[in-house]
Amino acid sequence: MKSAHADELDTAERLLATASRLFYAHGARAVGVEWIVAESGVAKTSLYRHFHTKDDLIAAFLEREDREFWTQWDKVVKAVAGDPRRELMALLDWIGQRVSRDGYRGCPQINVAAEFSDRDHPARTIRARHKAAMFERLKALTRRIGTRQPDDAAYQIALLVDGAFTSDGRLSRVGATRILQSAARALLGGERVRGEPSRARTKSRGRRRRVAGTAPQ
Amino acid sequence: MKSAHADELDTAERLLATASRLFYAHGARAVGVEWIVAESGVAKTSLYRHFHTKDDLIAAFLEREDREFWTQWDKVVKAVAGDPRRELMALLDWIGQRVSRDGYRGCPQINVAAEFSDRDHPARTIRARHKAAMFERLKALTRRIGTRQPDDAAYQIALLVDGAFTSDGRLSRVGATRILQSAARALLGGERVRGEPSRARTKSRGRRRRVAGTAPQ
DNA sequence: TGACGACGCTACCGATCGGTATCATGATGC
DNA sequence: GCATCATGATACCGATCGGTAGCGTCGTCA
Repeated sequence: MKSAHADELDTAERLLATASRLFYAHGARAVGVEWIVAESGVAKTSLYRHFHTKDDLIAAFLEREDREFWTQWDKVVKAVAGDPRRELMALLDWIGQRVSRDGYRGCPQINVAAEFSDRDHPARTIRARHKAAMFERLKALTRRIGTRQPDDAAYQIALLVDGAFTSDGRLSRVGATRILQSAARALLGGERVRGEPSRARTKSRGRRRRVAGTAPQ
Repeated sequence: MKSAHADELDTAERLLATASRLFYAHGARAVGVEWIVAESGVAKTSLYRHFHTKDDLIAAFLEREDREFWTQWDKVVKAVAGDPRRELMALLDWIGQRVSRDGYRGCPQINVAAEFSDRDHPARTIRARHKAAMFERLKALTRRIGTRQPDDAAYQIALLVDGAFTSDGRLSRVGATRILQSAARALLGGERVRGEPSRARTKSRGRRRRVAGTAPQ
């Protein structure tokens, strides 16, 4: 619906893709607009036609990361949908793989927001919204799981996840997925009522089935 | 042993104190040397006589933070020394208070290291050393506690701590210390052998005594 | 054919970046 | 008194920062 050759990437998308790559790899303040212009092959004037300021471009980058993150989250959940425990394990597996990727440099929301001290900077507000959404999703999950004090468990799992994001390769060297999943199991199962049987949740449909890509222990 | 008025702060110390405050509050790249010079009241020439480059100043800042962090850590441990569980709980209480302070803006090692993509940048190497030291100390603690798979538990607690560091005020609003300590208890106690009594570690000297500043639950 | 819109190119803006050279000042130790 | 040393003040460096103005070009659509 645009013009000319619709097969090629839109100018704004090319800019945003290049800016996102550079911002993530080097930090928002470390990347000047000239660098983005040179790398994307788009004129600087065009950059400022689509994004009025560099901060707008940074905001667009974080919004884009936010959307892609939840898209993948939903995809992971959908693949094992039904048992909330399996959903959580699959999510932790996905995050474990994510932080183990080559070139992984942490959570873009955390990294970029840390570069700006102004509380009203878009990077700060977008991060806040992103992390609040993360907690809400985890809370919904722990409630469905039926843990005692599900909100606390959700916070604790969020801590594990953010910790994994900032682990800078340390976690992946010892098995990120394994560490995350076993921690979550301890947090969810460790608060059960004394005397209650330790394994075997009551609603046991398909229990203890392995999640794709999940280490047995 | 220096000169003139020894009661006043040394020039280098004044510079480093000002630079540390600004670097932490605004980020290393956001703070120019002119700003540090203006804020500290020290001439720019003096800055470069003590710190050859801005990167040197950044490195000195992180080294300073590292030293102060472990100094406080040791102090917290010393106050309750003896029972490793109580040491861990006291440390988590300290961290819970730390991340709840006004103006807390996350772990300086994590924040500043994220601003530099060069793996050889001092911020990157100092952070790596700092986080490795954190893991070693936690590992020593979990081993003394006698947890099953103490290395895994140490990693998991490190994730909680780094997650708390990056929580940006979210954690403190729900009780940082409480969340951290209950998570650690679950991680340490959740792996006990099936059938074994759930509370009451065998070496029970002074067990279940409250740690200063610790919430009952 | 002619208007329009999206884009690229070049040249430029003032401000700030990290870093240096030069010289004056003032206190210390001998 | 004199040499030494740490510091301050000023002026400057080239490079880069985010951002803009002006103009030419090309494809689309009526």
